[in-house]
Amino acid sequence: MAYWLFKTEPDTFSIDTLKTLGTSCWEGVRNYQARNLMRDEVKGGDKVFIYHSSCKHVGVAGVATVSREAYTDHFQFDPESPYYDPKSDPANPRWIMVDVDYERHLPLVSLAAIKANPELTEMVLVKRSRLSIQPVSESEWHTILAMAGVSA
DNA sequence: GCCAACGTTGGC
DNA sequence: GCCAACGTTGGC
Repeated sequence: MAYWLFKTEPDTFSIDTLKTLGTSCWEGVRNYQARNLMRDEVKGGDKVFIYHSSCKHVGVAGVATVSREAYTDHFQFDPESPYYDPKSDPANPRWIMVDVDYERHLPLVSLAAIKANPELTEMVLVKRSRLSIQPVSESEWHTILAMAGVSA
């Protein structure tokens, strides 16, 4: 089982939205490196930090579990969708998504606190912040849970 | 295949 | 709203 961090803008989709839905697809990833991680490495049962970006309280806001592995993101073919990609060929879709199940909220672990923690200097979030789907190491995972005050 | 121009991300 | 970092596009 692997650990990940998925970014979302809470004004559009937040940990609260995911709790309400219970399960949701994670659509709209339009970056090749993030897509390749989702397509090749994100597996059912993997654990995911839900990270709130571009908002007042930036940071890790909750935990989800991967419930369905990569499948076609149909929003790429919908001209009404903000994720529409006219260059994607339906016979050979360019973009995929996964499904996640809500697991729990966390007391927010802020980006500032993550940056300030000497145990987390190697986190992708710290070193290369822009990637929207990121691997998280087991020790980083446990460090952040501990910062949230969660034992396991 | 290089690289300049341009677009997007995302913290502050 | 600014702007730095970085990804993508397209001419050559």
